[in-house]
Amino acid sequence: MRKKNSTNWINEKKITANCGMGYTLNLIGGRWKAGILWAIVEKGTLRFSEIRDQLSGISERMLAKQLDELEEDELINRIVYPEVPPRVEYELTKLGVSMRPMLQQMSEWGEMHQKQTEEAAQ
Amino acid sequence: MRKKNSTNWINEKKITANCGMGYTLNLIGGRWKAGILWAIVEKGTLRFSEIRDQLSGISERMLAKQLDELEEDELINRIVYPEVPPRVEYELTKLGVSMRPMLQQMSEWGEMHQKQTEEAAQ
DNA sequence: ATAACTCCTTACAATTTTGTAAGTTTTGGC
DNA sequence: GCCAAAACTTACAAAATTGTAAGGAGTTAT
Repeated sequence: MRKKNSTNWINEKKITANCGMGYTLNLIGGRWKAGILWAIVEKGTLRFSEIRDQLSGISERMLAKQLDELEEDELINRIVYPEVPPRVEYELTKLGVSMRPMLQQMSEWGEMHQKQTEEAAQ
Repeated sequence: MRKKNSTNWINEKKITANCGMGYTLNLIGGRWKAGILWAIVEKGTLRFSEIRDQLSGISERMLAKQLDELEEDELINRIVYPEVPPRVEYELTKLGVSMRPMLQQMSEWGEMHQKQTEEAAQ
């Protein structure tokens, strides 16, 4: 998957290591993670299929991957109910919860700027 | 460059359009932008070469590209001094400045979590 | 016996991002 | 004339991310 000797990888490490923002972006960057996190923040707990249906456009492969990474980074917990058919729920960890104000500010800034840009475009 | 009919592109648009956070991440995401912005925030104004030297690892091609995009998104201003050899300075726009608290929070959260993770790893 | 359900996996392909190396431009100093 | 300086461009290549399509496991409903 990832080549640990590519400049690409080295640069990522460097940035993640000495810049708080780089670190943050590494965790929540990419196309889907912010949305997933945001959905879970709002509802408290969500099943795989619920997230999939909420983020229109995401494929199951992508969702599974993103969830894996978020779990790996300890931002969410994965709770498996041994039922058939299976049920799996995702919730924020303590660390995930601690992101909430930051996520909110990012979301709000985005909405504000978005609105301004739309107005300016008219 | 970008295929406007790829699912990839459509998904990006979708997310950017209906989620403030997606919008925000679209502007400051990626490997370099946050660092560039942060450097400019700290110093007020920076030359191309100063940014290049500050972000160890970035190539000139990457820096030029990122600066282009940041300018396009109206987060920074590009000021050209018609001298030889040329001098170009970059500063935040009003919009760029408005990101400051958000960037700060992202940076702080990152530093905090980073520290915690390091401690936990020992 | 077959289908259905949920939450994934796998193999593969397309797209996008990132990086490398080498120019280019303009003018002034040697 | 030749080189240097700063800020890019260009052509190319590597790597990473994202997407498509299909399958699988294990039980219960039909």
